[in-house]
Amino acid sequence: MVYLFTMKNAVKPSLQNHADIANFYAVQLQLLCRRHKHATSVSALVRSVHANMITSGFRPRSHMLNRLIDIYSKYSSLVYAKRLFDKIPQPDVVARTTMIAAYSASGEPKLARSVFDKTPLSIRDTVCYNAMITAYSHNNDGHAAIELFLDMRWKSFRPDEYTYTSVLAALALIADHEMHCRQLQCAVVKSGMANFKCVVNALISVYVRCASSPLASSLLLMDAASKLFYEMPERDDLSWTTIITGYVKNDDLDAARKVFDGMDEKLLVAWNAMISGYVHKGLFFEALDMFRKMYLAGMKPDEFTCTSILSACADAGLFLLGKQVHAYVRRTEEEIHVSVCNALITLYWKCGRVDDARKVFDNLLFKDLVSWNAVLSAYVSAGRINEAKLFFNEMPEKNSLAWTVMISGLAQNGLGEDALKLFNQMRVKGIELCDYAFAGAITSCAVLGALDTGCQLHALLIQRGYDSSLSAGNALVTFYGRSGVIEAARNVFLTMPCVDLVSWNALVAALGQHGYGVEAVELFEQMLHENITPDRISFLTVISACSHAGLVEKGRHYFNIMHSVYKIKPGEDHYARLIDLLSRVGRLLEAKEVIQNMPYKPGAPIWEALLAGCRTHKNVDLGVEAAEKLFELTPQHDGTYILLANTFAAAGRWDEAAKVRKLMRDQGVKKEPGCSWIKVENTVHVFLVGDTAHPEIQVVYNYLEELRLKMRKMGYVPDTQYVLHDMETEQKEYALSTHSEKLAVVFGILKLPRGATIRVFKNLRICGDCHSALKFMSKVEAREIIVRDGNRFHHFRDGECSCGNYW
DNA sequence: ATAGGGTTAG
Repeated sequence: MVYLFTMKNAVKPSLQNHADIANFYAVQLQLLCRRHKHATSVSALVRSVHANMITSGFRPRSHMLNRLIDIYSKYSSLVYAKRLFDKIPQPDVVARTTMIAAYSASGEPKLARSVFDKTPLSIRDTVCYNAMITAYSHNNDGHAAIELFLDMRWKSFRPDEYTYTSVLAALALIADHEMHCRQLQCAVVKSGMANFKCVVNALISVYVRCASSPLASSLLLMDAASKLFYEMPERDDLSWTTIITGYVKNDDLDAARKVFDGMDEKLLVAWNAMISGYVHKGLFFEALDMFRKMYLAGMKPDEFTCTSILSACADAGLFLLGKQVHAYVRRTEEEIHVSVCNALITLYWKCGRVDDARKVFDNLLFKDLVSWNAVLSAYVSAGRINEAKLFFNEMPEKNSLAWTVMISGLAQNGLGEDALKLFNQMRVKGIELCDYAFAGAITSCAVLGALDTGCQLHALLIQRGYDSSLSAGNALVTFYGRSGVIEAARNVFLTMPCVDLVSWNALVAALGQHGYGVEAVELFEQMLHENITPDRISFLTVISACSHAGLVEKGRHYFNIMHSVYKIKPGEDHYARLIDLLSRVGRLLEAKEVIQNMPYKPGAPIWEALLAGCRTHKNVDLGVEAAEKLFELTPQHDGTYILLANTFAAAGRWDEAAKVRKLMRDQGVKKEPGCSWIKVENTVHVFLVGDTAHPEIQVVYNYLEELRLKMRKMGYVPDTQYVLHDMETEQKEYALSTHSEKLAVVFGILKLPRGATIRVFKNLRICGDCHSALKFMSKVEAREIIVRDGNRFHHFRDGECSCGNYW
């Protein structure tokens, strides 16, 4: 508005001829673009300047029109650019070329091409061809760019250095082999274009791009690129930044640093590239050191610097420093750039201040997609899933990233079914399914125990060519692991082109959870042997694998080396695993001793592990002590009651067991002796857990009868047979998948001995929505059946039936 | 040419 005002005053007497007025407007526009960084505000201001031209009777000629088209397209007002262009009665080649560039900048190569095609051959020139070739290469269509280049040659237009530059940019998209680069270099030299800096720069970036292709040798190609760079007679800013960012992108920060240190006048872009390189590699303190050096060198940090530094603060948990940067930006900039605000949002939520993050968002005048996605992630990561859902629905536009965040957020918060529904919607709506979206959907299947759906997703993943994706691969390893299909998990792991710590941890967990303790330990050792540094999760995983397999000494060893060798301070969760390890084999007093000497105040998981051990090993006294602690520590007492009752029962002290049960009933806890069932074809497998020898087991039989009647009433299973699996607690424990078919199959094969305990893990879909505490079958209150028929689900719960369809 | 939003392991 300020501009309009000054203009009204200024336009009047002194400016009379067209050229002066045009010049005045040109200056205004130029100023405007320089002053404002927000696309939306620029476009609004340009529109007002433009309106002012028209109302004041000024008729812009072709040069000004082109300038306006150009500005509109650069500041996301393609519609205005097009409207202007359409009003020109017979646009000349310059106007057309501007419009081609406008469409190109807006990501519309097809529209650009239609303008190009309507341009008669007689008026076409090299610049026009260049614009169209650039349109293709900027929009990632290397092949089309090259085709047009050939067409241009065929029609005898003379390519210039800019043509070569954009063709090389197009080739950079395609080249994935060293030979491509060498051949291109020859072609460039032959054409005599090797004297142009811009062409050589483009050639260097072909090498750089090619170096990051998995098929090529990065080291070799970066060497060639740097040779080209150093052999240039003189280098411009772009040459320096291309080579430095090339090294940064190819993860060779030392080499990048060497080139950087050799710069006499260090460019802001180069500083930024180095800083962002360090941040991406997780070397936050190096990044901050660079930032300090840059500051001391008198450089003024721009929005790129600030976003990188804020992102470093967010990931390194340096909240105070981040706040200082915030204060600095607020002090020095009149208008904080949207990307800086986005980084701020992330800083706030990663430091646990979701509401402050939201405040930054609410204060943002011009929000972009990234801003919305950042807040969405904030809600999701804080587990505030309802707010996330609302926010997701409020979003003015969503890209595939927003969908992905929402899908994995739902999956992580136990809403696997909703997550899959969302993934399906994504497919139906034709939104691009990236590998992260697949990872989220596969995780949902892991949570649900939906083996079939997961397998279908795996097939789809291969079909889409995402099977080399790290995140999707990791999700698959976990999914197959949780579903108990160990071989598949292993196969995915082995065929992944590259694996990381997450992959190793996932496979170790898969083995450990399903009773392959020895194999899990072997795999862990292999991982150490390959010089992969384990983290706290690796130790949690391997110690629990040892615990399930009864490898007590191994488990203790890992607990010890975690701190002595790997400098990881054992957390309370690690202690809980250690207690579990000891209690499971009956070394209860040792466990007690660890509890007494540990540096934490023992929490519920610790006492729970001890109590479970007491139950198995019939140690009533210690069990009572643990139960008392649990009553103090937890609001929900049902699990503790059951464990305690079973501890008494295991020791044959039925009366006391009955007393606990009575107490439990009196307090309104509805838990009968454990009974869960799974229907497979015409057989219902009923698992009885707990003190099945106790006279109270009659309750279970009564319940069964009730169930039989209920099912018959629904007309669902007239010819069902019941198989009772009696599972009195004993020492042996089998880790099983929760996937119903799988569970039954394993059951059949293993022929579980009388007295085996079934342990069911996290993904308890078969048991239904029985809250989150479904860790042990003895705690499970299953009142639900899922019958799967192809892709359809019939879901019976408390006498009600619902159907689901995933695909 | 540089920046900001994502995923997977217990």
